[in-house]
Amino acid sequence: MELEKSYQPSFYEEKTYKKWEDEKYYQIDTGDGKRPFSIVMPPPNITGKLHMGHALNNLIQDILIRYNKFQGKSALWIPGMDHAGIATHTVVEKKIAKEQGLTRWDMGRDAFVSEIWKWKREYGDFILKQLKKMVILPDWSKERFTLDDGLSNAVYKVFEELFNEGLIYRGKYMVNWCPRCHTALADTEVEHKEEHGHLWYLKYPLKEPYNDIKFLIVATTRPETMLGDSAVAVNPDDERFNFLIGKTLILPLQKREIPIIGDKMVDMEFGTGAVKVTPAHDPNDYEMGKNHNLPFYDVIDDDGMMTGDIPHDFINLSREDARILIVRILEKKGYIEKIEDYTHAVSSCYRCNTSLEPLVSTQWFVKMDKLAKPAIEAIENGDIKFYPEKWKNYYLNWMYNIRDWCISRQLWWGHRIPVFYCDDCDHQFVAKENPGKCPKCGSKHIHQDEDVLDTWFSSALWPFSTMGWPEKSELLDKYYPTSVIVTDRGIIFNWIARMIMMGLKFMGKKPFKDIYIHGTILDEFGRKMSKSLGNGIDPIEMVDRYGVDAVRFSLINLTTFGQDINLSENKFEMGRNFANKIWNAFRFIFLNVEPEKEYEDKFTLTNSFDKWIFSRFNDTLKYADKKLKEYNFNEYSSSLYHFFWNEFCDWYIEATKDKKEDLKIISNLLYILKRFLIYLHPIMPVITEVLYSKMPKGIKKYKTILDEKLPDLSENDIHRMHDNTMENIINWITGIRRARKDFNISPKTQLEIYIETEKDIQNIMLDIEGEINRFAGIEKIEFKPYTLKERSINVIVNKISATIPAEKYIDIKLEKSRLEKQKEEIEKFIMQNENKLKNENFIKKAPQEVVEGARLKLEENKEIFERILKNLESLS
RNA sequence: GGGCGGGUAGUUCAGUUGGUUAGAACGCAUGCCUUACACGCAUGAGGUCACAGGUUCGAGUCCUGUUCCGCCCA
Repeated sequence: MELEKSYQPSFYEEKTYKKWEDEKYYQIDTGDGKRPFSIVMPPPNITGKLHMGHALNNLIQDILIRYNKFQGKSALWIPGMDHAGIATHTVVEKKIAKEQGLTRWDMGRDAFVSEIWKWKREYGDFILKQLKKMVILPDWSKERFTLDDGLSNAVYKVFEELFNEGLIYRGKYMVNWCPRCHTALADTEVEHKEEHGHLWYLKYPLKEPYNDIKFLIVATTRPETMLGDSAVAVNPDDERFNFLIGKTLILPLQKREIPIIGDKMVDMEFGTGAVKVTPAHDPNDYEMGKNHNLPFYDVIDDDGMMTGDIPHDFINLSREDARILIVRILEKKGYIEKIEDYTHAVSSCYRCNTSLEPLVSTQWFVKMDKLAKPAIEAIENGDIKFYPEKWKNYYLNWMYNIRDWCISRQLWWGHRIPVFYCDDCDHQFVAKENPGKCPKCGSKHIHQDEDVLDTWFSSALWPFSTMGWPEKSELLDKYYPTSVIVTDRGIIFNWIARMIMMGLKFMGKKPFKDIYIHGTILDEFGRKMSKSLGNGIDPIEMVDRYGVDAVRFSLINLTTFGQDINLSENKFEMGRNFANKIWNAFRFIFLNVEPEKEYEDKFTLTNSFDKWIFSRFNDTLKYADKKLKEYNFNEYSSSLYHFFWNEFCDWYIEATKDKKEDLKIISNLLYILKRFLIYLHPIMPVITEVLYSKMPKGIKKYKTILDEKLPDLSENDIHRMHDNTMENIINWITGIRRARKDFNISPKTQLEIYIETEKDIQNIMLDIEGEINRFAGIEKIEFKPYTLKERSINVIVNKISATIPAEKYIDIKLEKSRLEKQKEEIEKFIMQNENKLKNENFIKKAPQEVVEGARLKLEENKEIFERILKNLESLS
């Protein structure tokens, strides 16, 4: 059979994926009687492009799914997408502003929402296409969207129950407000950034000077909020100021009288130790305002503009402009003591980056303490496990200090809050649809809450809402709880924590057993990939350039357990080269394979090379198995890589080259190839499927590799002693090649070699004499000491000592220095080990096998040392 | 300010519960188009394991401190 000279991924990828899709190989059969394994896909949102992080995330899940199918499990992977309230709002608002010059309010709620649905259809499809480019195989027949009827039903049900239990409440509190998105945000949706700003020291005059004190100086990073000040606070323990508590100050611009209050919350180290209090526009001041019954002055509105009972000049100025103007006026009037440079944390919207404004507004909240308790226990007692474990504390710390969750958003895209209000009797009630009249007073004047729920509210239900809850379903019975959730650390609070809480609350069972947190993909300098830096690497472009298997292999090979990944484009060459290597190994072997012939699917141990490769193969697969179960994906991939390239291709295939037509050898090669393909398939699905399909009869059992099972390794024994000897022989062959190179002996020159070694080694060497001769370019091996007078080259590796009569090649000086160098190294080693073995403590305290090992090693090296001395002598 | 992660070859990273003479890939050097593969083959060079102490018979690995980088929380 003939294959192309190099692997051309683009020729096979689409075809192969189409085959899987057309035959619906992805679809699970709930009634198959197999053990379940299940994953729900973290739903990508519909705003745009798939990035490298998505690629890695889905790739890991795909590997787990394919691997578990090979283990004979019923492996369900539910895909889907997220409506992403704020994010989608942002992109669609930008789009209509650009294309039509309209805001969402110009457009109106219904028109705007239908505009987003249009976007969803277009970009949802786009993302689907990109996911499919990664050739992942979730069960597409089970695809869900967070705004589907079924999922909306789940959202309603959860809201209703939490509301009835009093765990959802509405109230006026300070929230993080995004003036651009025009909505409240939950604490987890706030980003904190260090920003260089200033600290302004403002003088607030006392109404009546106290002794010599005419002013109190307060430091602030936000002078514009002074218009909303209702007090100045000092720490009651602060002897510089505490005697002023109860006195009155005059706010310079409005001439408003405000009190000086004492509060332990005040940090004496900050600024002057006296702080202005703006209860309506700062979270700390909000608390203080409540505790001291201070008036709340709203001076910044929903749009981030100045408002309220403030001097006329400031009305409708932006926060930024108001600051400039206030500072200018205060400076002019001498109310500014000084201005310092100051670095402080600024909070911004995680979707649009706008600076947030703390505002007091009426919002819906979920009470968290009761929900959090079992979710804390589940992690504490190990019922749910984090991989890597370090995230356990990260999660717990947040959960121990959890605050109530603000779930209302002033948006139009999402699940509308199912609460109705009666305009006549003020009754407030939960209903799925508008009942037409107030259930209490019968009035027809009722209206629904305008707001929608936080997107994460619906995402929190994802593990069971996607399986049909609140209806009963086969899926829930069989596949809930899911086996593992795979995600990035960025959404442990937003998503993981909430899924655990909701799962425990509504299913009475944890949503997943394991949480695997993979690393974040960074650029080659360790920076986050971002649009603004332009340092993103597009996975789709990489797939087009290197092939999907190459991208998958490279990514997974770089994914060390939970560590971040510094990625650059050339990393994908490794995967491409490996794919090509596999391709060519097959190509070579298939030269002697007839597709229609019945080969035996059997490995025959004929000589030592067979024994060695068989043992190495089984060793490798066992190791790979173990590593995958520990979520050590790179160990899985690199052990397969190393085996295939450095052992199978470099030595075994080479060893079989003179027996290419031997049926037993062909069977041996096919035996390893087939099992290797199955093991590699989860990582490199396309090339393995293509090559599997080319396998001859008798070897290939199914139409697709997907129907294969992992081979049973339990009965294959491993010959460790034999392996070690083979490794010594291989190292010795390398030694001969090195000597050849050192003395500039052409690879074509056939050498005559005298060998002294142990009987066991000699037997194995005799067993594979032909191969050794070919590998090392030897004409004849004599197993006896070299006694001729001729000058010789010496190659001593472990217990194999070789002498090559080489009068015509030898350069005495060179051979001398070679031996001297080796002698020095061994001398050093012998010294170290002798000292070690002289040390009584070492003998006493080290484990027996370590001491024994050191002794053996010492003996061996002493022998080598003696031999080198002898050889050096003969040279002089 | 608190917490977490990291500093190992020129570069990107592995390194299992402490135990032989610290590994890989890429890059580099030398020689090869050896009838599977130049996306390849053969051979090699390259490391004070961030720094300073400590525990131990033995430390890249454990402990303490210092320093630099990254992330998260306040």
